[in-house]
Amino acid sequence: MKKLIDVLSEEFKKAFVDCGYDEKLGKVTVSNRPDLCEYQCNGAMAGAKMYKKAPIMIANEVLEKIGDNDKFSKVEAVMPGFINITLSPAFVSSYINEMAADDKLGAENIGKGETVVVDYGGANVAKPLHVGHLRPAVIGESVKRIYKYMGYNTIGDVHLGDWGLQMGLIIMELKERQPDLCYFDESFEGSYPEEAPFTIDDLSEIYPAASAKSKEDADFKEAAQLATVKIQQGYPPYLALWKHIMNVSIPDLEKNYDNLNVHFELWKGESDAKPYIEDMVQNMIDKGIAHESQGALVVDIAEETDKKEYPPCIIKKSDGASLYATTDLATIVQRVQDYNPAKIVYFTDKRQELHFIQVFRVARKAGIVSDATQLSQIGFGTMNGTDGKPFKTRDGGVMRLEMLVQNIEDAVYEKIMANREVSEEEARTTSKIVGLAALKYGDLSNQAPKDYIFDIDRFTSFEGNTGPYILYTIVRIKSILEKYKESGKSLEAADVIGTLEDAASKELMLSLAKFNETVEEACNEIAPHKLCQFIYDLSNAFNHFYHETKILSEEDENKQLSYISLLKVTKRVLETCIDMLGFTAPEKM
RNA sequence: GUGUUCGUAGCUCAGCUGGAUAGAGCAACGGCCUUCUAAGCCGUGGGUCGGGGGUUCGAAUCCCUUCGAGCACACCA
Repeated sequence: MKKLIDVLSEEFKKAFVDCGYDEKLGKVTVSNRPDLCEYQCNGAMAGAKMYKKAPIMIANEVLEKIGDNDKFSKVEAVMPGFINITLSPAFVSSYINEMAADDKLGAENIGKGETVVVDYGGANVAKPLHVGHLRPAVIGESVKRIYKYMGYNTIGDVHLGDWGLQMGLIIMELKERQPDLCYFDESFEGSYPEEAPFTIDDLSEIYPAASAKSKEDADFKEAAQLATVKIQQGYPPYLALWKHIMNVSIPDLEKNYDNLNVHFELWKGESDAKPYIEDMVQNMIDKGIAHESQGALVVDIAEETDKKEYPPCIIKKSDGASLYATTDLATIVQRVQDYNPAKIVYFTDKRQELHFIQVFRVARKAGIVSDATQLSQIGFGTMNGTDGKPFKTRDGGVMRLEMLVQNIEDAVYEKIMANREVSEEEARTTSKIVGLAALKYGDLSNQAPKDYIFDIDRFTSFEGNTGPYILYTIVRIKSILEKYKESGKSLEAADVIGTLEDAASKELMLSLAKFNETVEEACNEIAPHKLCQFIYDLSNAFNHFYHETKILSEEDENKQLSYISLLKVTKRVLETCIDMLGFTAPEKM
């Protein structure tokens, strides 16, 4: 279904062409002066220079051609040459009706079944999820859902950090703490125990300790590096420990991601890239792309147009170990082979930008991906506390994601119990749903690449532009529709919106009409915050309508049917959007 | 040092492929519950869009410069 903005632009483009002007001047945009009009066209001013004519004259000529058109109730030219457009209520209703009749609510299938791999977990095994994992998970999940809605075949990959130095660090730390374990006995010949010699809580303490130690103790670091190489080479006792670490970590990660309503199609990790590494590296050597430098194997990635010098990408360390870039490249090999994706999108910290520039350039240079495959990275800013410094808990530690989710749920629970008369059980269920919405919306409504202030108080306050406000709007609609049904009337019968002349209805419909355009934009720009802005505007329009309009007590039956139909589309649009954002609405709140 | 991102109301942020009077939310203040959920609605105050220059009929938006902040810059991930 055509976007409203395009329908309008077509009318004006035709008129500009009929007057002998360039077609592109007919572009119509949403009005930035809602007090004057709903849409506007500024082409006359842009054309003034081209045709050496006063803009207002051009505007008037175009208006002449537009003439009487039942799409518009008013079109006027004002100084210096703006064309102000007001749509006719009948046309607006018909557009919304057409939208309601479409199962995609008017969104076009821009994905056409092409595959997009979304890489957005970034969790490391052996480390519990902390607040820093929130953004990639939440935004990645949302973007994946937006792609899916727009007709792409989507594959979300958690892409665990399970193959790097942190594994060696953990093993060495474990060796220091429990040297008697059979894994460290070189003469041990039996089979290794099924049970891991540690729990998830142990691991979450071991890793930071080991990481800190490696920064001070060069010998320890070297030992860990050696251990990492050994794992990668398949040294049995270390591999056995590695499996334990995986087995302990993954269920914990799954549980946490589940809690966030974040679900991955693939639970691959860096280790899964291993089978592809050798051939890939050999291929790069054969092609003469990779060469030895200071003992390491590197690929030069500098290009003539570069403004700065890019260091070469290291493929193999001088000790033969693979690194981040190696596994990322091999993962691309695997993804191309298995899915032939049109796009691969990475969600990571923005500090990794250079790394991805390197990886993408090597991937192109080595022919791992064709030019048709689009590679992009969305880098996140740092999450800061209210003091503007990187976020820490009160005691200076890293806050676990679990804890954060729990805090927010509790805050919502308190609020429900204080304001509403519901059972504790119901309040608990609702607070889970509302809390998640608060958390996710708070995150999604900010632009991804900027640093952002993480303020628990703000997340737990539910006024204004927040997830709970959106949910509240949906719940209000549900409540009216429920009451309408209880009065013995059929909801199914309400499926056409008649012409509604009042300002609040029109405002609501104009807001609804921007759905297809907004989703497409959010998809193309990988910008879920645009969807947040849209549903916030839509919710405002609805709440305004709600206060202006008596729905259940409306005596004119046709009018009431139109209202109910309008409510149904609004609810559908809002629910579709929050689904794309990755949360849901309760029945009551 | 080089590169890069950014600087918008007291706070948190939109707006940035140039358009009319720069928008929200929070905080402050004032109204609105015998009427479909007041987690709501309506209103008031608050800004030389970091500074300076330029391009343009027109700049928060594009270019240059300057100040300030974050981040990255070959064997971590």
